[in-house]
Amino acid sequence: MSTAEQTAGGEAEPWGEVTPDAARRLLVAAVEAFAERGYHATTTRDIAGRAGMSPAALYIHYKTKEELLHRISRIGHDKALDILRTAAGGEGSAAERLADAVSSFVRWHAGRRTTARVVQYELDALGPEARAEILALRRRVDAEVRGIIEDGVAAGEFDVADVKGTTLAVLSLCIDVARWFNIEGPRTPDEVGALYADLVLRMVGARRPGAGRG
Amino acid sequence: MSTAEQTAGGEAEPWGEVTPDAARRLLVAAVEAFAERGYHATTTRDIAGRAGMSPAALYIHYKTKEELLHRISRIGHDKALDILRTAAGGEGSAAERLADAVSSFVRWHAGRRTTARVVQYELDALGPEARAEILALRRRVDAEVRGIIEDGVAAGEFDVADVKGTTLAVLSLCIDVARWFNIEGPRTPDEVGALYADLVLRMVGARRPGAGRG
DNA sequence: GCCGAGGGTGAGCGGGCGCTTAGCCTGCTG
DNA sequence: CAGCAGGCTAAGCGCCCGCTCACCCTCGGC
Repeated sequence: MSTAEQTAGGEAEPWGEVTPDAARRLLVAAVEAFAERGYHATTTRDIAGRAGMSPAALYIHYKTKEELLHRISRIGHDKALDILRTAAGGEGSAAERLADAVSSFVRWHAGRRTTARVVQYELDALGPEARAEILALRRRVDAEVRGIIEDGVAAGEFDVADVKGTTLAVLSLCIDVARWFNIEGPRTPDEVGALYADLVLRMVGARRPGAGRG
Repeated sequence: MSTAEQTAGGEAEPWGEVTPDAARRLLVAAVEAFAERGYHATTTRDIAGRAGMSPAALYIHYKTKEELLHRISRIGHDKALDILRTAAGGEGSAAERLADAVSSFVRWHAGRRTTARVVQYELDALGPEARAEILALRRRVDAEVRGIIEDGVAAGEFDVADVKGTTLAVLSLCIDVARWFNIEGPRTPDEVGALYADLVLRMVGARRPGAGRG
């Protein structure tokens, strides 16, 4: 709570680590454009225009259009991994940590949907090297969730026959929020997070406190 | 089992309804290209090349590149809806019908992953009219699944607090299979279908026959 | 054998793409 | 005040895009 990257409220400023200001404006414009129309359908002229600059200005701060996507993807995956690590490393039972992980992960995908969309769906637009770097981060994301589920199984809290498959399904469920959120209805990110945490606890066969019919 | 669109084995030939032969070859080539690289990153030269034809040949059978996507999306959604309708209209308890719907829907998304990818992720590349037509089909897909869940709740088979939200989550889980399948591991479509049917029955709080620890 | 229809091709048009270059404008240093 | 570094722009290069056009080849009907 002491750096310039934090607001007065203590909430981290999104993209606060991107400097100078013009580079951040371009990156935010790129996130919006990529999320709306996809990486390949977005032109450098569109990005620069949204940031209120000329097309050439983009190349002062980024070497190519792909570098923009790479930076967005890298920062976004770091944030997603950070969210899961915080939840996985917290106190409490495996069920509590899993519910915390799912609800916060889903809240991020819903609340910062434009970013999440780019992060989750534009991976294939990256070149081989950048792609490999991002895939390594995704493996760590998977490992965090699998770790919680394994803890729950070992503690007898969960009833899961296929840990790898269930981990995949849980993450898949959360990630797909970025695809549909705000299209279907009037749910808030908090509501979706709570609903999904409950559904995931059912998926792993957790004995939920106070759950049951009525 | 009597038309030319069926193979000897009784399995419907994919894209069998697309004639003449050259139009079907172009469409199959387009499905592969769109699935691999995305609609906007695919060129008409690439599609024609995969079909073994010159770029100009495409325009004998299709007015624009977008019409190709529209036809693929339309046929794919029809097929997906057909799968769900068959399962939803079958005999048996709500739990049996839901498990059948999920496993067959997932099997399609996994087994025909290239088609499913295009169908599920390239919607935004369509123009407003085609998009609206496809969205109407998606609403019917949603209604089929919601119908089964409502039946289960009414019969006391399921324990679901938020029917709309749970329907959304179930469909979301199935659809996302098209994104990750064949990337992560060596599961067969049948295995994923069975796993997902089990997970979904847990999500709706169904009393599964023979389920439990050990 | 001739003809018309329809599937196919080679060449290429207009335009928009990612990206570059030459030079301007601003503000800091001394 | 001169000198200059860095952020920025107008103009535009070379390329490849979706799509078109003039023409050709094949084949069934009479």
